[in-house]
Amino acid sequence: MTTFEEILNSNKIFEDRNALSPHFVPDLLLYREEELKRMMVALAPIINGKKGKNIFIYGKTGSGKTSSARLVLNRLEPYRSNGIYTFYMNCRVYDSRYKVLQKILSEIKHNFAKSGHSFTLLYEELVDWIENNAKNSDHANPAQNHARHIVILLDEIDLVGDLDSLVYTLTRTNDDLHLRGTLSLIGISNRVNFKSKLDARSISSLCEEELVFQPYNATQLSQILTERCRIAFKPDIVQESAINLASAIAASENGDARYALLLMSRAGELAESQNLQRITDKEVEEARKIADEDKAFEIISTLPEHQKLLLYGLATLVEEIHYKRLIDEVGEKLYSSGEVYERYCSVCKKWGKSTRSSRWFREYIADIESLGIIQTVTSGKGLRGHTTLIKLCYDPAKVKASVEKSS
DNA sequence: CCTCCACAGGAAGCGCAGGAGT
DNA sequence: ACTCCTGCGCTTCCTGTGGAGG
Repeated sequence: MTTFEEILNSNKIFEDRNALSPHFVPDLLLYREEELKRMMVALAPIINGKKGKNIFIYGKTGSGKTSSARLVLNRLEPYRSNGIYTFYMNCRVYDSRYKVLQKILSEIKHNFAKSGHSFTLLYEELVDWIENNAKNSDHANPAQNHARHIVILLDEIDLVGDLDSLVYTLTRTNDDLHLRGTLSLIGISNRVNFKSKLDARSISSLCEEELVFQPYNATQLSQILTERCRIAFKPDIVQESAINLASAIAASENGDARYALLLMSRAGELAESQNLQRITDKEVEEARKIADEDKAFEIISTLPEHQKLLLYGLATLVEEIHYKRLIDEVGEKLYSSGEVYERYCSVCKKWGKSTRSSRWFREYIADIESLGIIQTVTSGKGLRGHTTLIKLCYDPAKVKASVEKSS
């Protein structure tokens, strides 16, 4: 009989898989000391009961924004006795000012009702709690009557719908508090155009301290990976060259550390499932393929209907073995846009959908190409006329499956 | 060389949805 | 509640392009 202990002990690869998760916050963040320091300087005043600066962080995915900010919050934890409380909000989940306040209140008051309160009430509750006005005049313990200082980290802040009112409300809170307690904000976004969504007042209040996180380069990534892999894997599992390869790949993908970690994690899973002793370049390459395909299918599933139909048609064409009229230099099958359009139309017919015109079909081709799912070349010699030759970049069976699954 | 093929891709316009103005 | 406007997805029409075939 198999026991859970046996399963857990049979794991020869991972020591602590969690260290590769994007949510993992290490005690030490490499190459972000400067940024950490600036954030800590901005927030340090609250330890003495003064108002800290609001911070806005901008940077591409996987540049350490969230990890750095969370680490700063962790470093504030020991000051709980000074009345300092921190809150982490993922705005993908808490995407309105109501939800944000609601979440904070449900964290500080355990029996707080999930809904049914007006926004004003939530706001007053929060102000009350920060001021910590002793309602039962509990003078026996004056230490319990200190005003509180809270820091709210708003991750992916650009996803908040009523962003202006959220920022306005939260920054205004400090005025309503009359220096009995403070509220500081840290906003994180990876969109360049984020600021244009805000009005000028909100920008100036949110961006009292502004940080831009530069992407990591390959050398930095490999240091970071080495460190994380030391925690995540059992000793002598990961080859150094594998780490370097993952770093180089991630560096070319905008220096995305999250992607580098994902590669190592997938490589580890591969090694585990194949009972390997070591993780080598081969596993990383393999992991990259899997990650790429996952990504492609994620993109496909969110595509508009007719672009899916187009891809489905192209996939059925590629699957036909006998039709090998055109082949590119690596032996991949190419199809002219006319052929693909014809197939697309017959797929539409079969599925009972109306067809789009060929003009619009060409726009679809351009769209899908920009997403990297297909590649096109202009026809040269060997073919009459002037056309675009289309190549599917992924396994046709998998493309078909992901179209079917998502429709 | 001319013509035809098989498209590429610009321009104009159409119907509709959703937001602003009244 | 209503018009007006604008943007979007799309069709229709049209001119342009480069090689193939006669």
